[in-house]
Amino acid sequence: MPSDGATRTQGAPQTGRRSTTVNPRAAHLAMALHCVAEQSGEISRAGISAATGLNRSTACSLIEELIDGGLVREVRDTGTTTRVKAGRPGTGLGLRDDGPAGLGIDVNVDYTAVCVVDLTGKVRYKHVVSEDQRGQGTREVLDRIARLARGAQNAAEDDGLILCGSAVAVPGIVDRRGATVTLAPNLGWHDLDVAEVLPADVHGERATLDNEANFAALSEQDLIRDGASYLYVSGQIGVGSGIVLDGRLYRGAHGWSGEIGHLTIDRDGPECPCGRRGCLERYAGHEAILRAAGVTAGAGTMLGVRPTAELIAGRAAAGDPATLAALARAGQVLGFALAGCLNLLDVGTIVLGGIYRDLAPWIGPEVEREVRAAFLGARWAQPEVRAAAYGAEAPALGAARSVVRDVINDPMRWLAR
Amino acid sequence: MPSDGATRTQGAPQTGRRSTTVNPRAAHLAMALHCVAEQSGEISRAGISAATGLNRSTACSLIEELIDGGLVREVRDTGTTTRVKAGRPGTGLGLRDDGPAGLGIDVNVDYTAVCVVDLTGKVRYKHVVSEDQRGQGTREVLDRIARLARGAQNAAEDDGLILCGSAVAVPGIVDRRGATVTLAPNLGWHDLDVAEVLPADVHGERATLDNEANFAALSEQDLIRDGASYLYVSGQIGVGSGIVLDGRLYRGAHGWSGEIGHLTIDRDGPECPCGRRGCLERYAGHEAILRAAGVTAGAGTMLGVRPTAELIAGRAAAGDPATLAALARAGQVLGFALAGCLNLLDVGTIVLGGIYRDLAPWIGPEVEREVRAAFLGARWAQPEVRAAAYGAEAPALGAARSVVRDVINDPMRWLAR
DNA sequence: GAGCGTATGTTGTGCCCAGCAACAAATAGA
DNA sequence: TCTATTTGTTGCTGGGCACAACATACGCTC
Repeated sequence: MPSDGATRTQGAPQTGRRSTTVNPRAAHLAMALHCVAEQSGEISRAGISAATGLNRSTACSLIEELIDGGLVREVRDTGTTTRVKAGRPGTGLGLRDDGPAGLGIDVNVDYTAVCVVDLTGKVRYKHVVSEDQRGQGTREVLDRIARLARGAQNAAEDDGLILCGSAVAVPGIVDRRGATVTLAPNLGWHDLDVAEVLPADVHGERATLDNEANFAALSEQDLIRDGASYLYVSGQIGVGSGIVLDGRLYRGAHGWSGEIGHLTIDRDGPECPCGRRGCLERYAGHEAILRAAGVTAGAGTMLGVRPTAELIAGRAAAGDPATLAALARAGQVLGFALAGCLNLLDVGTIVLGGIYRDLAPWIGPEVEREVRAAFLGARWAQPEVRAAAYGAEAPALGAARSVVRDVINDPMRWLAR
Repeated sequence: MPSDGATRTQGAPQTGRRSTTVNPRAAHLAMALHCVAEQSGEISRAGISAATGLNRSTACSLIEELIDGGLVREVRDTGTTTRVKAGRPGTGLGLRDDGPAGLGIDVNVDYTAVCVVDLTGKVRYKHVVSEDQRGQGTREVLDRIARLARGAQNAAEDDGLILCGSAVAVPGIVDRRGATVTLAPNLGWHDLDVAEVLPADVHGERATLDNEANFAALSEQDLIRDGASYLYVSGQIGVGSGIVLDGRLYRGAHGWSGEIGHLTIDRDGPECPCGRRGCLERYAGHEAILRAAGVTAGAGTMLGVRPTAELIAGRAAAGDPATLAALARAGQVLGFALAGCLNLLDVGTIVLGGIYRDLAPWIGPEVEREVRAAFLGARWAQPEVRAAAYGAEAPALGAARSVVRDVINDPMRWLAR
């Protein structure tokens, strides 16, 4: 007998049950929850069985676990749907709107926004603080974020929700793991761990970070994973984009994907702060549009991005010739650049976000014309160009949704909390 | 008693065991096979257990199944590795080179190539027929493909291999499912089902189709899935590319991704058959290089792509000033275009394939300079520009490898044959 | 309204398969 | 030769899914 207790000859014991490798139960729970989310309130256990191919008894067991975990509930008052088929009617299943919720935070140059989204994708809390953070210290800004996060948490709890994670959108570059801010020039941040300042009880796990264009892109994606590919173009101070390919956000080898603002339009064009000439931003950035529309540069730089877009949109709606010409020109150049992206990526849809959303009535047709003229596949499939569903709130909303999506895609992590 | 036999109240019976949904056994078999492939001959059952986190008994069971299925074998003569540790030495496991193999076919304008690759990634058979197919009928070309495929199959069987699938690379556009050729202008094909002409006993399943640039891109990828992202640029008659993101080929919403040949370099540049002006192909396509180097256009059009590249490379190696200037110019323009792609996609590596591979000594440095000057992330990470490992054989090789990769990624499909 | 057909939700059973522990086997070192 | 150590193998256990049978709840018909 070498020592007391059992002789350990098998190496380190596995933690729990096959959590390190493949977990079919987790996958099945996710499948069932997806079905419920897709047709919330209109699907029964038997329907899930049919949709997933799992046995009815298995579907029943999965649903029981999801109900016990507070993610799903039976909805009995489905009086709206008239029964036509014979047989025992199924009990409708729907997502709970008093379960886990995601916290999204958008830190920008002149405002900070937070929002809370529940399982069904509904926005349950929203708060925006407009304040120029350029003159302030990093500590000060981080403290404000933490304060806003706590406020959102309190509001969510009062509403019966449980925050299960948080995500922060920043105007800058984030490392590939989504852990630290590599560089956010307009905030004066570099190599900053934003997640650590968020109160620990808000998230349980560390907050996820990403570029605001990436999170804004996710705000356009349905909560249920579909495999669509699209390019979300975000007009802000610069021009950025978020790339969603086959339903997944593509962040790039270093997390720097989507930098289209400095695509060269004309090698002999105007100089750009990046050191080169004729970059897209110099034609279709908000400042370029302002200047072309005849708004004085001095006023433009003091205005935030949002009011600028509204101002331009107002002038365009009033029929101001200079503004209309400026927007047409910006749309042409933007469309020219996007056509190249489209030939490379072959995404089916281009979504105009940021200031381009408000300006879409004037920019959109120009973009569409350019894109259709230059897209090589245009003979067989017309790419769609459309305005984003959300404006300034898109990054915060997308961030919050990404948290919720994580729960829907892997409910077992929530159940095992 | 309603009828004879058991009353079916559970809907359609499941086929086998959870094959329709999540199959952990299949995933574990793939994990084990991946481990064997990564360190063929140098890993034991215990090593697989350690690498995967699965229990040693489970690893043992998985390996037994893989050995019985003819994918893995024990290698006993590992006399090279000197044992240093105490304890019973493990029996080495390696991929069998007499098991399943993949057939790759490359149909091009002036040649057709087939190759057979075994599980270890080794090329076991290769055959190229040079013949200009432009004047020939579709039926004629398809018959030649079928004949070449049968020849490859016979050779493979004589070599102890079992073809388990085939893939066909075509110079054109393929539908998203990889089932039919939408358009291959140089072959005069459209909406053609190439797979159906291949003898049924060659593949068991239908052959997979894809663009030659896509398959060529896959020839650069290691057989073991790593998550690398790179852009494979293929210089042929036109300029195409294959995009590999996070280890997966991205084919686009319609399967048309990677069309960089018509990115606009100069809106006032020379006319292009595509109807626009100043496309990349007009500067860096093989014909443009020929013309700039002073080779007469008449001779150039009659030459195949491959001899052209060798001719140019020969002149460059001999120090011909016109040729060197032409290549430098082509490299600059190509690098300029690729820098834009890099800012959009943030792939870590650019691979120069097709004719660019042979011309890489002269084009590569120019491309690298342009890319580093224009890539926004260049301050933090230098993108790598390198020549492809394979030249003309890349598409056929990549196609064959894709078949083998499918087996390695899902060995259960092979085992259940 | 009773009976029948039909679809749903639930429960017990068997089986696959991964983890666990013990054991036989094979080596290095004392 | 003996011991320590690592490997490969073999019963055993338990989770979880398919399967089948049953209870339940409706529409439809007479």
